[in-house]
Amino acid sequence: MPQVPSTRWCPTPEQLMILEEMYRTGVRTPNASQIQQITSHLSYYGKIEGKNVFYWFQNHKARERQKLRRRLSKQQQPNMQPLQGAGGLDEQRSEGLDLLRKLEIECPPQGEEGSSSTSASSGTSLRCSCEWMKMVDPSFLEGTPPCCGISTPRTLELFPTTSTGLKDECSTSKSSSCSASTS
Amino acid sequence: MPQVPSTRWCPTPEQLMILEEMYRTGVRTPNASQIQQITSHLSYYGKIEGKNVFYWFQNHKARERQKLRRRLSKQQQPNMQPLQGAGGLDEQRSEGLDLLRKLEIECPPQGEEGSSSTSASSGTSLRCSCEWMKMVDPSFLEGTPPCCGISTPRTLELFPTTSTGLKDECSTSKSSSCSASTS
DNA sequence: GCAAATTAATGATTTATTCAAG
DNA sequence: CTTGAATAAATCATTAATTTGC
Repeated sequence: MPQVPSTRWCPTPEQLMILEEMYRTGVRTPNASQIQQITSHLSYYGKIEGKNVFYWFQNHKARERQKLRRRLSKQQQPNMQPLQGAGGLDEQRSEGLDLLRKLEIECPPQGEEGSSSTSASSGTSLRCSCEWMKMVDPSFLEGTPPCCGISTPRTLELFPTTSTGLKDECSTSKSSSCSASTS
Repeated sequence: MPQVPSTRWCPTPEQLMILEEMYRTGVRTPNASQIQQITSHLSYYGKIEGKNVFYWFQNHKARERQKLRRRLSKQQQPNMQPLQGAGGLDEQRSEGLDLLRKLEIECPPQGEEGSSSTSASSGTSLRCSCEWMKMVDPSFLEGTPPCCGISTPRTLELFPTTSTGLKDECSTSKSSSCSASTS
């Protein structure tokens, strides 16, 4: 008797499909509200919590990366053998990583709706998409009714990125000024 | 005028003192309920959120460790110079880590009150102190009134580890059945 | 054909590294 | 330079595939 309800989340095929499609579309590190949305949408297809979505993206990203890394590491030095961890492959690795970095950039962060023409490509990575913590709210994490009246059609067009009211996050209530005074 | 409420938490001396004392006592990775307790207690001395406590322990642990690592790395090879990242110090590093591991074990996890004699030292690390996520609840994270009427005496004896009712967590009510008709 | 035993995938947690405010 | 905050990498642990012997 499966009295033990199993300890971990087990994505349904639909959920997995959607997640993968989202990843392919470019979603990599969804922020709080995004995770919230994703979770509620996916909860239509089965039990799921916010942290599952969060973890999934973390893991998938990491593993895609490492898979890729492996590939081009081998491609570059097919005769390299892993025995004797002499640790001389730093150069290699570095190169690979750099390349990876580039590939990552190829699919830029989520839809920048506004994308004001001032393409400030001057850098300043500015991560700050991190406040998913807020999202991890037991109130809906535990609850998550199996189907929250979502009328998502079968075709599910990957949630139109309509700003649901929450704008850029990155400045919710915490840092009121990311001005970053250089020095 | 400090219109901008400052972007990050700024521990008061008292808070810091308490945290350090707790660390010294052996607290390293407090779980949800512990963090909750700590937070509310510390909130008496100034504004603080659960995540601050969480991060503080993370960082403090990591930095103590790396400080220590540095120390004994230098002690062992005082003539080693950091220039030229030739990457030959893997051995060293590994050793250092191992030693660190040991030191960690020296001050075992928080008071195991019961400590039933069946000291199942047979292993199976069983981490699972992780469900801090539950804890990160906006309801008290954001709120956190500057002083929640706590009558904590000055002496504050580092919160008696009275099990507040929540026992092991680790198996709340998550996934019930991964039936998932395979195909 | 089927279950116990192994192996491969992958969800979940911890640790190390990095970024940037003060 | 210190350190709070955030992310990426490494690791652990459990579930699903699969192999194997019957």
